Amino acid sequence: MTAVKKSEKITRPDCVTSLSAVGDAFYVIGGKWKLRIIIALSEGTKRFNELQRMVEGISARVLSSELKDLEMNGFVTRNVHADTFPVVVEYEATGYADSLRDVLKALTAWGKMHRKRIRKQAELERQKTTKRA
Amino acid sequence: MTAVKKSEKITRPDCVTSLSAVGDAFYVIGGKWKLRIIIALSEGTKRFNELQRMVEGISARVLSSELKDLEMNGFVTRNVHADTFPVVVEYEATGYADSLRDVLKALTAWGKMHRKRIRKQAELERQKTTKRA
DNA sequence: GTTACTAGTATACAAAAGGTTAGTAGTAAC
DNA sequence: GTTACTACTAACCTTTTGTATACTAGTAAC
Repeated sequence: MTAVKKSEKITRPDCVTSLSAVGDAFYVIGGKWKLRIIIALSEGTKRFNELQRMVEGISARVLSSELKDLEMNGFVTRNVHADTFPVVVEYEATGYADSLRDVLKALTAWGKMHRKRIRKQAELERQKTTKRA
Repeated sequence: MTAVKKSEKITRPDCVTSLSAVGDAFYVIGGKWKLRIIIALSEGTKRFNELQRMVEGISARVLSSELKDLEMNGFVTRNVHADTFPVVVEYEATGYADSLRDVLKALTAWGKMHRKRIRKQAELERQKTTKRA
């Protein structure tokens, strides 16, 4: 099992600060899709349909409204190439989106760890059930 | 303005991994309240009403259902002191909740930074408006 | 001429999340 | 005896989020 240092307690003022800071953060990047769209764009600029294919499960309507939010909050820019053939629109992550790097790194690492743990638990469940049967 | 390194691009496989890892993470700790409850408990054990006072804006109904979720997923334990007066219930963060430390640190730091940025923007807006008037 | 691709929007509806209000039992302070 | 505290829960309502389908215009492959 992964070694986890046992709870060093946090002071009350730190806790209150953290509460409101995380509240502020979730106000703009909370929700099911925003961070995932930012991750998809961290690989490079993408067109609307490319994004929709990459971010699994998102509908055009939701992607469209999420992109508007992200643009409004300065995480994404929308570039229209009107000169080209069908009219191509490219979405690009801004420098401000890059400021989320540490958050994304931590969240990605935790997500990987969590998935492993869940798999291990499911494994144990399966073994118990098999023995019982 | 805070210096932010301009987008080092991320490789496609990293991006796909990150997308699903963050998806997994948000499946259990996404939503408006879960991380905030965990932060409140990182300061030490808390009773139900204490938690509700600390996590501003949460209703009893939502706090109750969030705590059940968190307990089910191993982030929180529920300790009932049946011997005492009104029957006190204490909630405690587990070691698994502690594994979120880096996520919370990154998110807290980003939230603080973001709030500063927003305040700066509002300031500029205000100045422009004053000049116009 | 039918189909498909571009990047969406409109409409209608369903589901999920969250908020509001009121109420439970038991004690104890005013 | 009324109020308040303990830790919730039920019922109901609103808001947010998401789904499905159809549609736009312009081109180009079949």
